[in-house]
Amino acid sequence: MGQIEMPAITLPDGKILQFVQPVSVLEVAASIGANLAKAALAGKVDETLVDTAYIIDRDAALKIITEREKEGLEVIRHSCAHLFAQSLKTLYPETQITIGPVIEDGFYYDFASPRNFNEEDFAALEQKMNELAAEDLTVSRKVLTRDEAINLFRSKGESYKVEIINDIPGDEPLSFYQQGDFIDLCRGPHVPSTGRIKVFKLLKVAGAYWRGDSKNVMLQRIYGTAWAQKKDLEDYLHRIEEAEKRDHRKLAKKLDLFHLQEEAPGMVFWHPKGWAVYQAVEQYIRRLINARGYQEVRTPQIVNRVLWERSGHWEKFRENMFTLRADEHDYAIKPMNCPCHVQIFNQGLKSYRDLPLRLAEFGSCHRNEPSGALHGLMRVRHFVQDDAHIFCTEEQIQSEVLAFNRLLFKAYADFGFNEVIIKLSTRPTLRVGSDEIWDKAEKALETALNHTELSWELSPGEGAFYGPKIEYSCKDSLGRIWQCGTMQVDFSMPERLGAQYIAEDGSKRVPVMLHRAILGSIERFIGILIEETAGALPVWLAPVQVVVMSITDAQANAVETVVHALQKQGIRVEGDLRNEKVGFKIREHSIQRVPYLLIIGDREASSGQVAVRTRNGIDLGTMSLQDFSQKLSLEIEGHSVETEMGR
RNA sequence: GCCCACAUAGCUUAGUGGUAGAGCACUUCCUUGGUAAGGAAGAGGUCACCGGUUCAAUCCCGGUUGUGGGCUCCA
Repeated sequence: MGQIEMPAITLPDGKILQFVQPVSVLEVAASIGANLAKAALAGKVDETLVDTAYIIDRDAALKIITEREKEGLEVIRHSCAHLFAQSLKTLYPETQITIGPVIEDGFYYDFASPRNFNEEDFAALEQKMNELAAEDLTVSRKVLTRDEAINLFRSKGESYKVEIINDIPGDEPLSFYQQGDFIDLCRGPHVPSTGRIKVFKLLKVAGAYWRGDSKNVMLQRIYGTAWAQKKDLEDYLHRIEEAEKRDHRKLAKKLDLFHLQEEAPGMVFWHPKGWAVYQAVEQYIRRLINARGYQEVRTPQIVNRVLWERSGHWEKFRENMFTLRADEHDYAIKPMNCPCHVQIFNQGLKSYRDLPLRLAEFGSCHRNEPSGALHGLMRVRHFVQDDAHIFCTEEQIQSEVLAFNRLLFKAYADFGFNEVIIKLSTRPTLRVGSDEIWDKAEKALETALNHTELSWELSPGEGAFYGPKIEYSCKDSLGRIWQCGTMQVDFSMPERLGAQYIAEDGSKRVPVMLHRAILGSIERFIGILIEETAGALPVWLAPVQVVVMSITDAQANAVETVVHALQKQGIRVEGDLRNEKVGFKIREHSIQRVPYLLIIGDREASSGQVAVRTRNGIDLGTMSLQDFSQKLSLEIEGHSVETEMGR
C-alpha cells in the first residue's frame, strides 16, 4: 500500500504509475503523453468521474476520459448546458436559471424569464455560446457551505436555485462550477475550459413545469445537442431526419392507411388499406388467445353512470370520460371494459371449477384525453384494446402472469419486435383498496417477473388506481417510449362490483381479477409497427400483398385471371391494368411497399406463368401461379402456425 | 390542460398589404412501351374558422379550432 502522499495510480492497461506527491488527473495524463493531456476532458478515479483538476492523493485506478468515451461526451454535453445558461444570462440578465441535465444525445436547460423565447432566438444564443467558447474560459470547481451558497444565489436573485439548495438533504458541502462570471450549482465534472465545447446546436424550445409538477409554474426549456466532432453532429441530424421519415403519420398519408380530422380529434378514420392491417392484427390476436383458453365477449359502448359509480371510475376517472344524458339518465361512454366483464362474470353462479375464467374483448374505448396529449395513433381518444380479464384465485395469479408473459413475448416476436421495456408500477397516491391488498398485489407481480430472466425496472407510484401493473413498452422511431402491453392485478374491483364464486368448501369468495392486454391499444401498436417497419409491413400484415400488372393491354385477361385466383385464396391482391409503362407501375407499387409484384407480359401470358419481383427490387424469376401462391401461403402462415396442440 | 411554433389545391410546398404560383396526383388526348417516373393539354384554392386595424387582409393584430415539438397525464 502506497504512502498517502505518494499515490500509485493504476491505468486501465494495468500499468502502475508511482508519484512522489499528490497529482492532478491532468498531470497524470501529461506524464503519459502530451496529446493525452490535451485530449483529457475528465478522469474516472475508482469509478467516480472527476475534473481534470482533481487531485489524487491516494492509491487509485484512473482512466483518462476523452471525447472518445461515452462519459467524455456526456461531460461535453453537461458543460454545454452550462455554456448555454451562461450565454442566456449574459444576453438576458433578468433570466433565472434552474436545472440543465444531460439527456440522450444532448442536454436541456430550464429557466424562468419574463421574455418568451422562440427558435428565432437561437442564432443570437448560439453566437454568444461560440464567443464564450472562443474565450476559452477556465471552468473551476469550488465548494461552498449551504449558507454561503444560499447567500450567493439570493444576492443574484436566483430564487429557484435557492429553493433547490434548501431542499438538498444533509449538510455536506455543495460544489459549484464557475466560468467567467457565471456560476452554477453542480455535481460535475466539467470540461477544463469552455474552449473544449466546439460542436453544438440548439434544437427546440418547450415548456416544462418547475420540478415536473403541473401545479407549479411553467418554465421555459431549451433543448440542445453537443458532439465531439462536426461530423458527429451532422450524422445525428441526419439520423433524426431519417427517423422523421418513418413517422407513422407521414407514412399513413403516403400509404393511404387512415386519417384524422378536426371534427373528431383523436379518433381515427381508417381507410380500406389501414383497416386491412388492423384486421390482420386483430385476427392474429384472436387466433392466439382462442388457442389459450380465452373466451371472446362483446359489451355495450354506453353504460349508465350507476355502474361507473360502483366501479369507482366516476370518482377517479371522471375527467377522462365522455358522458351523455338521455331520457333523464346519465351515461358514460366506456373508457375501459373491466366493469362490463365483471357483469358477465356475475351472471349465474360461478364455481372455483370455472376459474381461471378468461374473458376477452376487442374493447372499443373512449377517453377524453387532454388535447395536448394527442399524438397520431399513439395517443388517441378512441381506441380498441385487445383486452381480457382473468378471474382467478390468489393461488392462480402466479401461473397466469407467467403464462401471459410468455404469450406477450411470442406475439411481439411474431410482429418482429425485440426491444421491449418492462416496468413494474406500484401504488399511486390516488387509489382504491387497502394497503394490505396492495402489498399482496405488488408482491404477486414482482414474484412473477423474477421468475423470468428478463430485466425490468421499478416505477414507484405509477400504478392504476385499482391495482399495480406490469407495463410492456416499445419505442417509436424517434425513441419516444409508448406503453403497449400490460398486466394488472386487481383486488379491488371484483369486490366493489360484487363478483363471487363458490369455493371448494362451499363458502363464497371474491375472485382476483387480472386486467391484461398484449398490444394495449391496436391503434398504438399499429403506429409502432408502421414506424418499426418504415411502412414495409411483413406480407401477412401488408394491406395489399400482391399487385399483378400488365405490360400492355393485351395481357388484361391474363392479369384478371391471376387476380381472381389469388383473391379466391384469400390473398389481398390488386390488378394494375393502367396504360402506363411497366417501369412506372413497378416504381409506384414499390413505393407503396407492396411485398410482391407480378408482371405479366406476352411471354408469361402465353405460358400461363408470372414474373415475380419483390418490393425491394429482387427478381425471383418466372414461375407458375401455383408455385407462387404456394410460396406465398407458406410465408403468410409461417409467422405463426399453431393450434391447440401446437402450443 | 400548460409553454413554443405552425395552418396556402387531394399530397408536398413557393409567395405578397392591392383577392395566388410550382411539382406530384387527377381528367382528356397521344403513346402499347419488358422491371423504380413516356409526352401534351385541361381542370382544381372563400389561402383553417371568427372578429379587428386598413381605402384594401391570405399577409398585420386578437380570439377559436386543429396540428407539430415538449411538459403534465396516460393504452
